[in-house]
Amino acid sequence: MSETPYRYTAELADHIEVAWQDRWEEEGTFEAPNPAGPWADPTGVAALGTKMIVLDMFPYPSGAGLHIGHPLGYIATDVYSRFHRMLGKNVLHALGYDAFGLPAEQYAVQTGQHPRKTTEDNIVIMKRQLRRLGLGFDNRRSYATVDEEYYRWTQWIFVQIFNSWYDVSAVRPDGGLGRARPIADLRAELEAGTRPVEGDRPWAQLTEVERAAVVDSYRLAYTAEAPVNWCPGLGTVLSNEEVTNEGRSERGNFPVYRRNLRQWMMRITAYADRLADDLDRVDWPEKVKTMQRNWIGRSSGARVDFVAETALPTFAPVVLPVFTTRPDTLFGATFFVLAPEHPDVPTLVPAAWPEGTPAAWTGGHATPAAAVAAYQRSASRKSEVERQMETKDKTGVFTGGYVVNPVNGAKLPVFIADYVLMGYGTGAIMAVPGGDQRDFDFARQFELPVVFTVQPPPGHPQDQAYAGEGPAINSANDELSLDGLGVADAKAAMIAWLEAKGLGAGSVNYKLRDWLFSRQRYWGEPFPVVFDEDGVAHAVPESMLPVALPDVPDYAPKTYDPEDAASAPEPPLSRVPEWVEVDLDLGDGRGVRRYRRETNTMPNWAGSCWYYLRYLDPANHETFCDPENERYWLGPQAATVAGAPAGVRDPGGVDLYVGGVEHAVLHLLYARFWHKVLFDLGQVCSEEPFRTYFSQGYIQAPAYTDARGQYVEASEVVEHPGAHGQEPTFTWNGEPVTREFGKVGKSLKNMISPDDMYQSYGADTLRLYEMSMGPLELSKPWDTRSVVGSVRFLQRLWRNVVDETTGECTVADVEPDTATRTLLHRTVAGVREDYESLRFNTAVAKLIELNNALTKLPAVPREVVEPLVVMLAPVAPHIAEELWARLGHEGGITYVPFPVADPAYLVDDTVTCVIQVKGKVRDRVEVPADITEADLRELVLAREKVLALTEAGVRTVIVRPPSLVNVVPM
RNA sequence: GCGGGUGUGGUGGAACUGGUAGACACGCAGGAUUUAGGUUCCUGUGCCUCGGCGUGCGGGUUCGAGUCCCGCCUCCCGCACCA
Repeated sequence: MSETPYRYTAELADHIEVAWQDRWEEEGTFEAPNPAGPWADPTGVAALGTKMIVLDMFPYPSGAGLHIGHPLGYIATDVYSRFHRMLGKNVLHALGYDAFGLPAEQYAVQTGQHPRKTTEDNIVIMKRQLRRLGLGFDNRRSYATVDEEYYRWTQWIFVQIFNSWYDVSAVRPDGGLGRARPIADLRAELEAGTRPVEGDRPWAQLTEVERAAVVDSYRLAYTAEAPVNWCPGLGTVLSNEEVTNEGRSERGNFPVYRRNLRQWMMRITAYADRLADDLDRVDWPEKVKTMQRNWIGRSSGARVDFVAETALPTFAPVVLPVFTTRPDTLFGATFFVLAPEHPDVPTLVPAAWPEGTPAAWTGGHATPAAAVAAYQRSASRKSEVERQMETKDKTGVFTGGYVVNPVNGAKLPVFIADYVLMGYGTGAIMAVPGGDQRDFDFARQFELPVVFTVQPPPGHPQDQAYAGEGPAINSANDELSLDGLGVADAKAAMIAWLEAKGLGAGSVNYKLRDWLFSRQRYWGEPFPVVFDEDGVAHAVPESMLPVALPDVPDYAPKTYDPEDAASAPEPPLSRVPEWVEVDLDLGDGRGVRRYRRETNTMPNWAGSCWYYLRYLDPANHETFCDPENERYWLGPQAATVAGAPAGVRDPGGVDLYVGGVEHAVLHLLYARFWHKVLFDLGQVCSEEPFRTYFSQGYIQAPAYTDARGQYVEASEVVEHPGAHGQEPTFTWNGEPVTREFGKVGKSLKNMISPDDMYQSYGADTLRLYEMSMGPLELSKPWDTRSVVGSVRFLQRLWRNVVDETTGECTVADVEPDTATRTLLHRTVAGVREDYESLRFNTAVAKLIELNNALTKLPAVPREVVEPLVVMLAPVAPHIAEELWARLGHEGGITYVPFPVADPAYLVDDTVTCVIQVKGKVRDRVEVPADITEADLRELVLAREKVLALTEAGVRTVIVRPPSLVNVVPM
């Protein structure tokens, strides 16, 4: 038997922690009352203060288990949530599982088990690991995206989107233009003729199939035959967001090819403006806002129509519109470029080269057709990487055709070149070498004329375009003169002229493309869509949801040689004919008919697009979320976030969302889009899902490489301290190895599991260490050795309350001295502020200081240690609960009010005044806090050290009572 | 190339609106307790020649600069022929 059986050891911590975790679970400590829905508890809501919803990024239940980096964000949100419970708020903090998707399916294929089995097993493991960390989630609100009751509503939301269209002229509640409306409204307008049908035949003359096609072309979820990212190595298509700049899949790093395939698309582009504008109303890191703005890529300018001199006989002239951000430079357009894949290229190509075509323009080919074909072939063979390698060298070839510059009638030669991208703007540009460096480079290559339309400043280099500010030159025709105008005025004048002449219009262009929403995968939500004999898509009626994912004999996708660009996707669901072919009565009056189910599945982003809404009302079987619950938890707040423009309305949304920056574009953009559609349809009253978003840093861990550059098992590496001031060295099996820092995981062989940490130290120590490593937003290196600092603190605190030998509470009911009491109140004030602003590292430092001060006292005063325990509770809840109980309190610490500082103690009676001479600290003196400027000045000037340093006399004295005096000698 | 961030002891990091640089912790050194060990306790610890020097580098503003201004550099992240 040890002499100190009540010592705070790992064993004792384990015992305490598990006991409190059991009690929290039994008592439902973290269950937050809802105002409405199946759990309606208005009394419970009224008993608490304001609401606070805290959100973590939706985790994927990995088969490898957690490492110490995973819980960082969860611990931070748990500390924040627990702090706010102590402020009396109704705090909702829940965690579910994003269990559909590619990684789950790949893991299942690897292990030869059904993905449902592997994901469910993984969830059990992850839940156990998270529970052991003492995370205070409302466990009633947990679910997984693979639950039928959850994806039923994912499908339901899809149906809402499918049954909507974007009316650009509809007025929103905020007065803006454009919102989603039910497709039934559109059909009524088309039938009534108040909305004309595109094309030459009116609605009444169309067949039902044709009418369906018209309506489908408006839907927010639609199928389209479009160039998509086909990834043979994964056997599926991918969204633009899932393809890297190198033209490979983000997952797996397989080559991705552009293929024309019929796929489901989401009309996210309809929301481009709102997605960009509404970033002003949320409190997010500027970096993430910038990333989203760049991805949306809004730029304003003008559309200008160029008429082609076509080679082929046509009835109507071929019009080639371009998008330009610099319509003011139109007079400087000296040539015209199309993307190699531009569909109008063939209409421009004549049988023979025009008279006087320079040899350099022909690419050495005898005819334009041959030159164009050859260039198109070589361009299509080039990968994205190769295209980027040669950004400086412009290539291209003359088509033999011309267009007319609408401002001056000039005949501009038309080239095709791969520096013009089919995917942006119209795939055609007017080339202004005087104002655009890329055009300038091309012009030099092909000896094309350069006209400056903005006066460059003196000394502007001859071999460069000028894109800056300046007066317009060379820009006049009979009706219009821009000469002398600044760039902004010239743009406006040109746009006005183009619009008046019907040659173009001001316009806004976006980089954002519609969202490719279907995957040829098994492990995803089935689309709630069936096709009739005519191939027309119908939404499955609500009463038939969910469309359950059937069991299939083989859930592995058909993958191909990663380089086999000509292969075609084959969805696993298409191998289950008895599921695909169904007889249904859709309730549309057509009776029972034979339908074919959609065999694609949704991407894994679907489930994470609305999961935060389901936390609000997870047991609701009538709707995805009771509107009253949504209004309570997410509704717009009275005050806008800091930095929002004056006069805007608060968008609402979760009060704090913490997560890594890797989802800055994908998930955060998709979820915002769905939320805005639901807002337009009146399903939610908040306009944004995430009002405040905090981007956390990562925990990095040391990894070691041997002489061959191979990673070695980090836990087996021995450190040898360096000589004074020298770097330490490391060996593995006696061989020297090199240390680096990188992400934790199998690939770097530096896995550190939270299980090991709480076995060696306890969960409270792990939580405390992770919170005190540094600012949450920074990436920090893990150092297992440093963890002892955190456990020592908890041990010192424990000893301040509990006798290690007898287990008795040693706290004394004595008056603390003034210094201790002052320190307490300062700590309270500081820790409150730190918790509020997520500065957990400095909060912990302040708690350690207070505890260290108590250690030095002959007896620990209850009046000080009790608030210390309460303040520690958010970070180290188990030890705080235990000490709180040992201090004689019942009922748990979770809802004990957070201490409030007495302002009287925040001001000292006496202050250490710093005495500087010429800005350097030379002396210090204790002075009354309320000392007057004159008294302080007199006191300081009489100090011995000051007199010694100011023998030549005093020039000035700066007095900042009571803390600082600076004497400037002659 | 464009945009954003970062740079402080041997290490992770503190420092509110310009006002005692290095809180807190690791490590290290010395000591204590212990048969021993350390996940124990105490003390010390920015650097160098007691007077100085010190917040990436060079200037500037100020009585006073890690903090403000100008010019560079480093590393990290994002975007990248976006018309």
